[in-house]
Amino acid sequence: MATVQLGCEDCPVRETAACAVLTPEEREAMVAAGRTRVLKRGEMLFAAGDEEAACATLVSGALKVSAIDADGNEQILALVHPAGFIGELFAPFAHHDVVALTESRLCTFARRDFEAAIESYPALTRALLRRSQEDLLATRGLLELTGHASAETRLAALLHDFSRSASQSSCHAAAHFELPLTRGEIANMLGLTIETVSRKLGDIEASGAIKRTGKRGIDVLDPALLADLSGR
Amino acid sequence: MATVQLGCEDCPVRETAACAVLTPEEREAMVAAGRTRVLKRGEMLFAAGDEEAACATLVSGALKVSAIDADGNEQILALVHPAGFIGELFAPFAHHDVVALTESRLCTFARRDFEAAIESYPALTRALLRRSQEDLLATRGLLELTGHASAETRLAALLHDFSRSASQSSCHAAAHFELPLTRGEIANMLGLTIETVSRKLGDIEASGAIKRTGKRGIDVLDPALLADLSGR
DNA sequence: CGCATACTTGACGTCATTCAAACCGTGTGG
DNA sequence: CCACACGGTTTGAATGACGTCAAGTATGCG
Repeated sequence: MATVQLGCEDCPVRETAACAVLTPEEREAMVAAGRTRVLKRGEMLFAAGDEEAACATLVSGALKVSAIDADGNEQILALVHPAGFIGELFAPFAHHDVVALTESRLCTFARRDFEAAIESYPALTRALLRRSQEDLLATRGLLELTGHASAETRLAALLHDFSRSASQSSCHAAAHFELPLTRGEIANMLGLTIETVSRKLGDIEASGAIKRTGKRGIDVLDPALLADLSGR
Repeated sequence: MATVQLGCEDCPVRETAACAVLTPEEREAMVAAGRTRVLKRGEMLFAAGDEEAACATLVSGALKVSAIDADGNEQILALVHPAGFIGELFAPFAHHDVVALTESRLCTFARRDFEAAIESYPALTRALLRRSQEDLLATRGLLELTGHASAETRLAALLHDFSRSASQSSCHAAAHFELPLTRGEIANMLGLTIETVSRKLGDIEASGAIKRTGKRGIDVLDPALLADLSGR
């Protein structure tokens, strides 16, 4: 487990993460309590049931939040992108697993320290509330998707989302991106099987909306068609 | 639209809602800004897209949060129980519809007033953050359920949830309760059809776990079996 | 090179949806 | 009071989408 002192000066999410609302002095105090940590793909930040689950801001990379159901199947509940916050603040233990999808750099804090910060810095609490509401919306979006939509629609919507979040400009979508998820992870996220994902991906490619390049690469050939397949 | 002055003295959720953390003076200030409002079954608090969506604490009754997808199908994303908070705090407009499932009493605030309160009362912000995290967990629970589980499992889990939340003691489940949802609403919530809900409800009854009394009443005959059907 | 992991493809079975019809409790008007 | 309409619900039969099982094909790593 690699941990080093924080260095905020050249932090890529310095302006967008929750800590951006802190004054320089407040930030200084947080630095004293926190550590950066780097996770390799597949490494776990914490597991469901952990009592000492850390709190963290994701600096770079990507994480998944997932649950394991009674028969041992994983279900991905959320993805965490840079500047995202992870941590179950008021629960006595973590409810879900958090695992790195790609090599990821995090800014971690012991939960006690973070809870103390929330007591001290109202602006930080407000920033977290805002983030929490956004997480709620994102989760509800996924729920909407997996609720009624067909396998093809779910998959198209996921691709559509990825193409938007791949171009950080947020205003417009990226024409090419790499899937951060394996087929199995996509299936777990959308409530499908690996085979269905593979087949429907083939169908979407056959429709002309995308082209697969290598195992993980996706070229978006016809963004409008892709949006259409995803139910607008 | 019935609106009257607030009266906190005899409020049933006085101790459990977010405003419980306020000092008497702070509470006084909130009272000046808020109004109570009563919604009949089917009445809408606000609709997706509304710019002046109110913020509110539910005092009694029950609400649903739902989205309408491209083909006009409703999808229920969350239920709100007494002491629950409703309101999209940082978004410029509401993302979802909020509708009363039963006659409901709410304590409403203009969003501007509520945002001002959040700036002024850090304890209120922390209480909302806590509630927001709980909402997030509940939504993820629903996502987990609708992700992989069979129709029967989803339905059993929903019944199991209702029987627990019907007895406010929270420690143990109620033996009898009334479904606050129609078959159609259950179907929309679980990503099923009315017919499937009806059939599987019959199957669960045939298994001996429950007994239906009237259209909406449910007697839980064998809680352990019900828990078992719901995948523990 | 050989094995492991991820992915693709095909044949078949199953479960939930779809379409259709009947049922029931309630309220309305003749 | 009864006939009727209406919303919510139940039930049945047929279809189809997705899952399961089972091979087979890359791609990468020791």
